[in-house]
Amino acid sequence: MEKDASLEKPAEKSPFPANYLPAAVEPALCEKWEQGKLYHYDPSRPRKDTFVVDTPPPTVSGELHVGHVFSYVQTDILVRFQRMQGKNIFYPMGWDDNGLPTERRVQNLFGVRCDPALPYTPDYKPTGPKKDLKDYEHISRRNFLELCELQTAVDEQKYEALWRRFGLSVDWRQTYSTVGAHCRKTSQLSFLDLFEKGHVYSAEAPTLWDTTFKTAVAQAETEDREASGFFHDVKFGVEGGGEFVISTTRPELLAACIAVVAHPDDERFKPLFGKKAVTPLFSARVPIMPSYHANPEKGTGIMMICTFGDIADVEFWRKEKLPMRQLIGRDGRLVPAEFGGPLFDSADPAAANAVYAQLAGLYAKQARTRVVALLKEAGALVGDPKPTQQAVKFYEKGDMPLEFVPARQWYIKILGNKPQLLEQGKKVAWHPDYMYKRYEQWVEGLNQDWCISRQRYFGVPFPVWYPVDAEGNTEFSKPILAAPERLPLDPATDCPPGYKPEQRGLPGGFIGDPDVMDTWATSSLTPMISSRWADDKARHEKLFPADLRPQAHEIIRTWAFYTITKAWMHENSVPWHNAAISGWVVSPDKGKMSKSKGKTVTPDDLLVTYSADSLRYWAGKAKLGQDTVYDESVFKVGMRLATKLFNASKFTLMQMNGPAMAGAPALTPADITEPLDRAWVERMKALTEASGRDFANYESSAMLLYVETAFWDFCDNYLELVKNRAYSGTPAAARSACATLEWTLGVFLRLFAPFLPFITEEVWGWSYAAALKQPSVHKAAWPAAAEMAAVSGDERVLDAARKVLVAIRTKKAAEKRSVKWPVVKLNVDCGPKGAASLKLALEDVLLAGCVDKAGFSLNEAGSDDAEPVVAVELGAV
RNA sequence: GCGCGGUUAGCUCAGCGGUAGAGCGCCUCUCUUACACAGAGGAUGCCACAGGUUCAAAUCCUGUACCGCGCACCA
Repeated sequence: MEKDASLEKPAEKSPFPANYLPAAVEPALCEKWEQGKLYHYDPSRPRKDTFVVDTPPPTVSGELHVGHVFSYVQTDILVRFQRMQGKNIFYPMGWDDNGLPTERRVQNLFGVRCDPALPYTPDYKPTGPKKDLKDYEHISRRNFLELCELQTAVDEQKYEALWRRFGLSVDWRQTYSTVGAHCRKTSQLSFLDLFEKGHVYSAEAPTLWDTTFKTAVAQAETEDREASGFFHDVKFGVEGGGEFVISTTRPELLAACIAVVAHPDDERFKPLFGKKAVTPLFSARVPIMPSYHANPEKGTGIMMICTFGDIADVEFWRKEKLPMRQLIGRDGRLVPAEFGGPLFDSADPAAANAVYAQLAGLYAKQARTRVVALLKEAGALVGDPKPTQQAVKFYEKGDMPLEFVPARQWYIKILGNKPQLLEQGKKVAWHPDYMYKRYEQWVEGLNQDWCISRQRYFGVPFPVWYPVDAEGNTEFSKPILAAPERLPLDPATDCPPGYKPEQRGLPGGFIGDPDVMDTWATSSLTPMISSRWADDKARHEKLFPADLRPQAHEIIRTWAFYTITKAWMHENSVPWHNAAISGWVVSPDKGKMSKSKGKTVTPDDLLVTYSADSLRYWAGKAKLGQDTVYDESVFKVGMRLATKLFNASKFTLMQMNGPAMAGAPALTPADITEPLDRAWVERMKALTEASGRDFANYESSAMLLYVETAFWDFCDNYLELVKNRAYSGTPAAARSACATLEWTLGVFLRLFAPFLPFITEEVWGWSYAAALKQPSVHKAAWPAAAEMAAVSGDERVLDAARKVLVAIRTKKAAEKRSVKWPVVKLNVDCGPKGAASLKLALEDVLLAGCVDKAGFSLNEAGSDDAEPVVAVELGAV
């Protein structure tokens, strides 16, 4: 509709901005906070006044997404509350630039491959991406590492800028990078300490192995994936006569069969125990043994044990001390094998070798097809393969099923320490508390020690060398450990004590441990990295254990578990007192948010469309631990709340500057005399008490909800009721309203500050900063009822007033009249108590409702148990 | 198979012994000393199902179903 120019209000002489423009205001406030050193940790204050956060270091590989914003904001909200409790905040930020993601990124970006055997090239300049794999430049580990550091530094700046823009109140002086010297030193020192304490050992053993990345992986990095496979019924012979059928999904492992087992009580197979089975195709004679592992109900009830199909095979092999016929090589192909030799038994070596010749060199999957064909030819396959769905173990970042491959690896002892680790987990307060169950279940289900060595290049090397004996064999049993004061070092370029560099790799010389550590071996130390356990004991004593570990639930089994483990092993302590577990952001169809689902909105895009406050509002609304739907309509609600805060604050402050208050002295609680104002104060006092309690209990999302409701009630009802009186009432009545408004607005700004740090800070700066000599709302004290100890009231006054006001509005809406339309008659039927309450606020009610005083009547003969009845008559047109 | 969450308005969720709630969306209306990026008002529910405890159950207990997740099994 066209506006009638003659109805335009005269321009208000307002000291406040006309419109709220978050895109301009928010970045300016970021700058102000940085200049004011608002979030700096103060090392001079005692531990008991300090709140220490063990921030999750985000993986630096590409882009932050909206899920990051969600969980990091949730942490920041908790931190901001603690800051307003007067705590000295230690809130660091780490960068996880270690491990495979960075390695792959740098390879592609610069067209390089790492070859640890090469010497370091000073002043090396990369030449850029390559089309062909064969064009990739091969460079030394140190050069490769330098490229990684170069690239991650660029990414880290981008991340930091975005985090600042979202208002994370991190102390940006407290940063670390997991590939930096300090973290390498800490990781290596951790290794030495655990070695000394006997928690670490190396062993040549079957290891979970990813054939694509050609590295060992830990149990925690594996995941099950559904795959379709086939049961193949394979006929086995029995030495001395007889046969039976085994159902297997991995016939390619037939050549690696070392035993056949059935349940000890299974009558069908009892007579066979002690005899030898003869495998088809290879004629290997293997023992038939009883094992509780075999399930009579499954397959044919009798199964083969191979080296190695799964963890059960490994355990059985280990327990029975059976021979190892390792078939799968590190690249996932079948290795050469000689039947009739010491390892690969066969009653007919020539035939076995002829068969195996067709298999050697094939990938496991190809070998499977080939074996099945050969079995069929040999008449050893019973019936057709039967399709089945099975769960197959994968490395979480890999595309090929994991195999068990024997290799020398470093392990941290977990299995023997389960009871202690469960106990440590119980000492942590988990939020929500049921998340402890996940920890418990994971620890109970562990079946391997923690394998910490990886056959990769980019990562923290082990500070270990081995002597090479006169024959040129590496003596793994005699590791030479580095001295702590030399850390960090790289055994590939540094030299062990007592040796000369030119002795490297020679008989009588030495060789560096070729492996790097699992990235979690470093990540598990984050609270000790930021406390500087490795080089500043005093600081460490002060900052460890931390107060809060925020993290997502899917890494309870890795990050949380490993951190608890290391804190216990190193310091006999929990790493932190509280673990706040955030949920995931899920797409509207309830799947996990991912790029493949077409949700490629970046946080930067969202900042343009909405604002930091509005996204923070969305994150703040979600309960800890609970997955949350990505829903832009919630951003809009957050946006609206920020705008409302802006406008309501502006209006409130304008009312307080009306003619009634001109030149009046500063307001105090003693000014609050009107019953309606006191009723409102009463309500706000209850609100502040509840909010502090709920926030401390990690229930901030619930608190945001009711604070928001109260704020809307403030705008729609209380403010509407008192605005006239505040602006132009009698001096005492105006002072009462203004004092209430001033305190109330200050309370709301503080209650919202952790969630909406920008708009609250902006408004705070208009009047409170100077009046209270507290430049930032984020350093202001959390509101408390004690601030209004001198004021008490009866909330029924507020309720009575609100009810009448709502009835008047309802009538006007029904009659399609504007809110300002005059009311000529108003009658209220209620009980004596209701009447008494209403009378105390009557002036305000009549004024706010535009009611003709002469037309008002009150019938107080009714019952106080019944709802009051309000009859409204509007003026004629 | 075991465990943990969940199932409430069209959607997203809060409530967790005392008259079913919010926001979004929808409908109607309204420029009012801030806010039309707004406000006022309205419609909308066998609180998954079945039993039990209780004066009283969405809420507590016991089962069942379904959804999500974790763990284990995976010949």
